[in-house]
Amino acid sequence: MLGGLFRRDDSPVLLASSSRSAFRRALSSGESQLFPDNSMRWSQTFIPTLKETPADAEIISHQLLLRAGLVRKLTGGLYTFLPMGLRSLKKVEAIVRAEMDRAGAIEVLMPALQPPEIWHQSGRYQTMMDALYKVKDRANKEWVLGPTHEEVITHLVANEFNSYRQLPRNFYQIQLKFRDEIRPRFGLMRAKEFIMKDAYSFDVSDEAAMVSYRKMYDAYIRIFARCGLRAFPVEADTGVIGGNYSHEFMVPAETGENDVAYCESSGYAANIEKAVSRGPSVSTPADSSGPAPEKFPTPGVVTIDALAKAPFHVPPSHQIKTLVYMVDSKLTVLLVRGDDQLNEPKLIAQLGSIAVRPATADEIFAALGAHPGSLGAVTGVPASIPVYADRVLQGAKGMTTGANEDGHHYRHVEIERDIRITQWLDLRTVQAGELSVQVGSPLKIRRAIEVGHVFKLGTKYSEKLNATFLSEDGQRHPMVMGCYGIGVTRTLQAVIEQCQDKDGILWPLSVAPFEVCLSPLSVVPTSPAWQLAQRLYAELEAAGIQVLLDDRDERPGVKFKDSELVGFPLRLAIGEKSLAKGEVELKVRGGTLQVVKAEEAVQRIVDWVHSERAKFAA
RNA sequence: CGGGACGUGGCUCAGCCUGGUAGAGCGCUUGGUUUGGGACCAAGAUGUCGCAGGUUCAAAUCCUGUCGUCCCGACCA
Repeated sequence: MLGGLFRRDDSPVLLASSSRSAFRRALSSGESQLFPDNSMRWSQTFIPTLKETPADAEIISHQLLLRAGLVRKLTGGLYTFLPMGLRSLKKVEAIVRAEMDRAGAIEVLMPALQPPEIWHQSGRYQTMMDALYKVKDRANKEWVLGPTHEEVITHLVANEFNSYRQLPRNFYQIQLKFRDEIRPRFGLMRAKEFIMKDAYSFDVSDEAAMVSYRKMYDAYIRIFARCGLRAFPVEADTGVIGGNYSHEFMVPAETGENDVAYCESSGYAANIEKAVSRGPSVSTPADSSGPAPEKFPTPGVVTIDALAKAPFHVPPSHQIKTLVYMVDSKLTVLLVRGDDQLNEPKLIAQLGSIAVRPATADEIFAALGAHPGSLGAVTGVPASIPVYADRVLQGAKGMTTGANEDGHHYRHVEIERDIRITQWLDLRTVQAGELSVQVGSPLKIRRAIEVGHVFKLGTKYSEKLNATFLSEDGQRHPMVMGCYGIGVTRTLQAVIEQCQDKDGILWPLSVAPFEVCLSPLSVVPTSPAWQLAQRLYAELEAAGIQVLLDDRDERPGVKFKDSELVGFPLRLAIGEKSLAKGEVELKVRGGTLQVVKAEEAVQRIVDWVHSERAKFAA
């Protein structure tokens, strides 16, 4: 081994110099046999803690990632993992891997660089276009950087599996994914490049696919629990990935990017993009107020709120909000109640559309002859334009809406009498306080971070990419698929977001970079504290405890602050004063100080670590 | 893509309004004193003031453009 030739000599360190810095240099060059892995000594690894909060970090977990020296930013949405961050990341990965294996999934590794052809084949070259990174090779051929791997795995399975006898199968991988995010933010939360675990199941039938789905669902519950994370499954929209059944795993946090509606009595919980209720808290008027719509002047009134105020006094619940959208390039009129919000994901899901956006003021005027703020569907909507209305408006009478003429509205509108409705749909976003469908308790809404997502995909990809099998009767069928993702890097940050206090991170033992931080308050080689520290270090190592020795020649305050900032679950401090009494100090991060006899320290630590490990065990 | 804010040493920021050639704290280096909760004293090093144009005798400062970062939005007519 070449390495042996260059191994540093372990000869005694000369301490001739009285200079402090010379002493430090001398210290760091010794003791290499005790520390075969340099990462076990603070001075020999790399933990660049920051006293001050970096200016471009907004949320607490992002700040702590930087302050605790876990990651450094290369540029927006791209980060380098430093030793402590990497150790935690690997632990999260290990938990994910163990639970996937246990659930019967098979690990593979797929290419990050992919041919665009398979994306055209699945149809997602179009639907995911904006999120796809594309690169060209020297021959000017285009490639894409994989934002996910349904296409690749389905291609593999299509080629390798042909019989019902070979199914079910579930393949998973843990690797980098690339997405051209509109706006990367919050550190690892929404990055251009991130580590994801994704699993893909292939079954012979819907029922069999549900079994696979359930296995993953259960595995996810265990994974997040083992990471020390409180995460909850909620019903979810499937989005561009397709499919018809899906749950997201959410970590409640104000800094999350999702809203979850939930009912504490029934346990119902759903992403706001999907959530339903028994309807608005304020009912819709259903009594006729006039024989026909009546136009009245409303100069300058272009908002629901303005119409609700003097001199009109029309409550928002008595108004029809008219929205105009381009749905797959087709101009479309959408009606919701004045106090409701259109739910775009619901619209997309129900119409099966791909690209949806609000129409521009120019497009609207060209088609309807009026500007936003005066729009309505009573008159002036050409028959070629579909009008979709929210079901809450069914039977509504005595409503007020725009007259499709700037500066005018209609009152006494009976929606079913006066408006041509193409189709009734669920278009509204539920609001807090509305009653849940199941038991009629009020829904609450809170922010959350999405850390995992399980989908039942059906045969969308297997049909397009020819992943078929021969059944017992010799018939060819498309495989029924499911896909299951976990944002590994995001999960890591979610742990920090959930487990921290004013002093820093409070790692759950299962994902902490080290289980124990051993802090001798003197590192002078001849000092009792240092000598004891070396002995205890060796004993803890021998006992299989992951321990980091803070061998820096720093003042106690610095060591304490740093160990709390980085967040090691347990700290063993050895100071000259207590050691004179034969004692050392144990402190669980976030807990109270315990003074114990030096001889008992190792056993106490081993016991504590073992009991803590048991909490997060499989 | 729209709106806003910001780019000054490794980090946090001041200086800009009112142009005159760059500062503080932290960190870093050296020496000394300290040594149980982010020490103190002294002496140092470190900045093309994001970049490119322009105005001016003179630009960190004013103007234009550009790049980058962060925040909000990208349904609420």
